[in-house]
Amino acid sequence: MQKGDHLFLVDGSAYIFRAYHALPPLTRKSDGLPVGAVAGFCNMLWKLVEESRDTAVGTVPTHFAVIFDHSSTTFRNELYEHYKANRAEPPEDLRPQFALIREAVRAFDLPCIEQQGFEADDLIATYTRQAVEAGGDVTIVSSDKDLMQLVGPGVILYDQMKDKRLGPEDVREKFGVLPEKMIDLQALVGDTSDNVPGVPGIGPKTAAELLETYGTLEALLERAGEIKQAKRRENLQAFAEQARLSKRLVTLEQDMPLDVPLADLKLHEPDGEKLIAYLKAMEFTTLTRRVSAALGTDAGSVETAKIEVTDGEVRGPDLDAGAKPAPAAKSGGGLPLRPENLAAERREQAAAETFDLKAYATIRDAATLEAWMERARETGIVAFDTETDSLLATNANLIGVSFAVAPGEAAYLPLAHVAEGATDLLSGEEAKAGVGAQVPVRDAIAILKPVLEDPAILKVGQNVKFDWLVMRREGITIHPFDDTMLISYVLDASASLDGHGMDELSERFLGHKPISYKDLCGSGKSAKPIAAVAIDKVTKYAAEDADVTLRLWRVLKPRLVAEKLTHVYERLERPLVPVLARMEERGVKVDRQILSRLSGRFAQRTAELEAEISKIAGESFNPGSPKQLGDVLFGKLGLPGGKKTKSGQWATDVRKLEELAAEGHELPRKVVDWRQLTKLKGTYTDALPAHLDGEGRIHTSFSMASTTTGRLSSSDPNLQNIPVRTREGREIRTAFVAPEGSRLVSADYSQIELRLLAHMAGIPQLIEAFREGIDIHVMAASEMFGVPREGMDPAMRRRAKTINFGIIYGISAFGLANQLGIGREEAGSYIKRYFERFPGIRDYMDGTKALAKRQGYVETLFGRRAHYPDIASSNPQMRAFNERAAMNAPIQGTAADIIRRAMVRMEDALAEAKLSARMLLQVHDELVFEVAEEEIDATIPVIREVMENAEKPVVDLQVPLVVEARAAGNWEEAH
DNA sequence: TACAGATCTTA
DNA sequence: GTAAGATCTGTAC
Repeated sequence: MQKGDHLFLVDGSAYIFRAYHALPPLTRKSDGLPVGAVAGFCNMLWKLVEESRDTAVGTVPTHFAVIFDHSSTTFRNELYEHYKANRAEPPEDLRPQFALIREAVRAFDLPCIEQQGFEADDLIATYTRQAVEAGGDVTIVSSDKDLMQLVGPGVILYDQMKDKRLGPEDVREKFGVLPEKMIDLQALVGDTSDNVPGVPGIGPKTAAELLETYGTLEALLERAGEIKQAKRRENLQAFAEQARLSKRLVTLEQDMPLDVPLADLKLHEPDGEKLIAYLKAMEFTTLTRRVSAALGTDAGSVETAKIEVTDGEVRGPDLDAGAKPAPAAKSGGGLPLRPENLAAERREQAAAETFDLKAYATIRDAATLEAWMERARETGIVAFDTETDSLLATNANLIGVSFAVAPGEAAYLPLAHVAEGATDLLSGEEAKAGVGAQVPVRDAIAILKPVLEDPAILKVGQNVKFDWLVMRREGITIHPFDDTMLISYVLDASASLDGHGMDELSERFLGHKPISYKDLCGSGKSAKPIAAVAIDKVTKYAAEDADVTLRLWRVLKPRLVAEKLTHVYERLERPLVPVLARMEERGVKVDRQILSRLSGRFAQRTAELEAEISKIAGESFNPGSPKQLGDVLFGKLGLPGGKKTKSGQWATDVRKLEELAAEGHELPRKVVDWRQLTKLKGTYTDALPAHLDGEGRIHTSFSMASTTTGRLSSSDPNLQNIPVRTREGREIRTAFVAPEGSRLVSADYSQIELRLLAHMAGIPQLIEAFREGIDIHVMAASEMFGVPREGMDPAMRRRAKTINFGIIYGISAFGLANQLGIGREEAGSYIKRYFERFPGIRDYMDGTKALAKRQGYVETLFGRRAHYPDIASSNPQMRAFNERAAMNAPIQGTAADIIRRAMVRMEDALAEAKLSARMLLQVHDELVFEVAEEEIDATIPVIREVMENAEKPVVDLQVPLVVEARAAGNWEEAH
């Protein structure tokens, strides 16, 4: 799509109803099949195509699509359950015509587009935006007022029946406001047919008048108190939230993920024969004649098409790819094709299918590889997996690639295999002797690239971020893709599930145990590199992985729709993959010298401490061994020991040691210091340099699927637990630096979880405090202890702070007592007081617990679920633990969702502002960037803007989100 | 060599 | 009291 191009978008669903009602009710073809709406639809569509072929009429389309509603529910039902709830079922004689009409569109050789979870209007909005951004013009063929909001420069609405074209001024004439205010107008007026509530007593005229005066809906709601008419004022005040909800319902989604990219809507000459064959089958004689005349085709010589009538539901194209038609898809028998039925059906199919490892192919030449890619083009979907020499994506080299295009139809492409037992001493050619032909890597990449980057071919992977990074180094950017690991994670992230690795998923969902990596390469010292394993063995292993991935996808993907989790997957998971991949790819610069200097200092100090410890103990022992330490402290020195741990050892944790130190014993204090320093040295200053690459940068790996709440985790190395609390620890952060000419910017959400608690539990005092910018811990202390906020005793504030955090963690008297070092009774009375002052908190926590028990899971504000099957356990400890986790998950998880949204938006926002800042790290509520010095002042506001508004427009928070951001030469100063 | 437990680091 | 990962020790195999 480019400047000068013109996109025609036909609102197919609206077309159907107009055609149906405009024509005599019972038009039937000879076998009794009702086809009135089909006839009307075809006539209208043909007229449109004819007109647009006539250059004299006006703009000529270069791109064309017919858009339909999908029959399933949409994300709007998740916002508001009554949305479109009072819609009547379509008439009995119209229903069988839906599938025929979609068939008609295909006979016209036009793209027929619908997507699960979205309305036709959202598709139209998204295509429109993309076309306009590409510099093209758009004609939306519809007269639906819901689409008026899209009218603007280059975009018009075309009412075909009245032959009227509507621009911005026409919208104003009709509704009294310009298109950009249509959303606000609709939000006020509501819509009885769609069950959008609006504000009672406000119709189109009043709404237009109010918007004229106040500008926007928000301004109007805020200043509603100024309205003179009493009833109108009261309604606007009482139904403000309802108006905001309505606004979200009528706002079209302009940024939905498109299964069919805009470029694929390019118009081409219709296939006359195909169209005529269809029209003959429908027995539309007049139209057949007209079409054959216009296209110069002899209708008599065209064979009538065989049209099979289905039950009126049409399956999404990608779900069917590579599959035999499912029995339920046929008319007459089986289940209707609801997403949940499809999901169940897929699960049964998968369980019944077997694996034949001998059937997998090894690709040894370019022509065979081409043939496999051709199969991928036919099916429109390919599962794929890379084999490499490392588990660390950021430095893994490609050894081979496997594919699956249909269940059981898979192959392995070896690229860099060497002879069995080959060593590093052999040069490339020698090492490859005897392994047989391999397609040269450059040739293979040239053949793979157009497929892996083809927007019309869906790539399915398991942990795609890994393959994405590996292929990026070969110059390929995988797109579009689905990730079975992430789908599984969204469906159920429970820790008890034992992860979302392919082997686990295969056993769980396919009942099949694939060859493990260990089986193939061995483990530990005897492990050999996969490149040196016999290719026939690797073929079985690798092709099986691709096969498993494809089968998993077929089972899991329909469940997303059935379980209403597409939003979480498509907005919070999938788009984050390339974002995180790039962060990992960039890495963060670390100063080796600083770490080395610290290591030296820590080594010296620990040696001194060890000497002192031995001297006091009267013997040399390992202070790092809790067993030996316990023996010395509580045996030899006879200090008062406390409780023992589960395994019968004396507890020697820091709390106990501090306690002993407070009693005046010398040794425990030294052990505590020794532990801190050895920890810092062993985990950070010694370990981090091993991760440095040639450029002095460290590349962590972010895991998207290893927490139950939606948080990310970081490993190899973990950069989310770099010390910050103690002075010595903090020094490690000074080693994380920006390169010459740049600085690090750290931006973190202030109190995000407490803010979310305030909103989700609806606690007026907390909300008020956050709105006013009052110190939240001072506020809580003042409420609890009945003292004024001014001149608050810092100790009281600290106590309140601990309790505030305890609440988020699902407080217990036991835990709070431990944390504060007070008695259980006193802790219990604090909690009681807290709940008395903020009764909403107890209600919210009890409600969340009850919800978790009833449905087995809880949800974040964005619909992410956390499952707690053990919350009904008969073991009181386990039950209590699950209850606390269930109370915490919506809060922690919503915060995680919000920063995910910020991250997904961040790169575009920076690019739009023409800034070159690079996002490097995420630490749960903090993002770290590398920013060119001269761009810092321009960059920080953009980062804050994105982060502080990341929840919008899906969620309306009652509290502001506040982000603090700072730039410095190293992470310690920036944080 | 593999794993569990203790301990420590972070939000 | 929530959510993680790394390292070390000690033990089982």
